[in-house]
Amino acid sequence: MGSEAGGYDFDFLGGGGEYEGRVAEWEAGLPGCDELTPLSQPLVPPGLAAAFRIPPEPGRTLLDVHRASSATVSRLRSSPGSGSSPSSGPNAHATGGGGSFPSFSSKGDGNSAESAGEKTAAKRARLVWTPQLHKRFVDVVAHLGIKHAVPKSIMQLMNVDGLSRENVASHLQKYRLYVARMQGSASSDRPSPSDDHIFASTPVPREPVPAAPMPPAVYHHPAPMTMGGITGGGHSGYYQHQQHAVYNGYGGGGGHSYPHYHHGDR
DNA sequence: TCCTCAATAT
DNA sequence: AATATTGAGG
Repeated sequence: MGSEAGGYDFDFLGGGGEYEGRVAEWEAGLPGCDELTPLSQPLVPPGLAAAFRIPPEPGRTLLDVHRASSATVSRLRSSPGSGSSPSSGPNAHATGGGGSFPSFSSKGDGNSAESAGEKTAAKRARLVWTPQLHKRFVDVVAHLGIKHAVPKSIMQLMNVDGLSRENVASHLQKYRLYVARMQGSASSDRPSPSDDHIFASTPVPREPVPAAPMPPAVYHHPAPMTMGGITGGGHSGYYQHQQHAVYNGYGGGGGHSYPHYHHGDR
């Protein structure tokens, strides 16, 4: 259809392994998670905000931070020289940002498009909304406020590589239905037992003790960046970067999977 | 151009 | 079932 955007800067593939060195260098200088300001929490206490009628405008702040983060990352990965698609706008490189990678399940037999970061109308594998990814989504939506929580903004603030506006729009649509259903005829906060999903009142099952790093999400790429130091500690702030797949967010722990590529099997 | 929603497809 | 896609309407 549209020959528009499709601006997925998956230059990792083109660049090759040259990134690893750079990325490692970059990682070395990054602050730990604990040192980052947890943006998932309001900077102004709710009570205070309410008392002074502070209008909700966290988006600005988050965007600002995101931009800085994005700029840093894009600077680091602007080596392969080519790229430089003029794109359009200051935040155009957000797509190649240093966020986390969403989980996708691919169906190919290990051939064609999926293996490469297709830029030409190639179909993307289905996104898997892991609890971590969903939490990020919910966090962003919560901070944007009902008025500004639109697909584009959410997508930008989530800063997840490869996440499209459509992905977010689709998820948002469903999420809204869930929320509406819940506040609609719910005398008590008691979701249906069947709402055992990410949408459940307890979106991301709190792990009692974060023994293992909590990767936000995964993408099915040849892993241009593999890092291992950042642990998802208790709080999930925004700038987390990809680690390894395994999404095992469920209490009790035990099951951990891989960035599983679903090899078209069912 | 983007957003939202319902219906539909995979 | 979960996610994607489309299409209408704003």
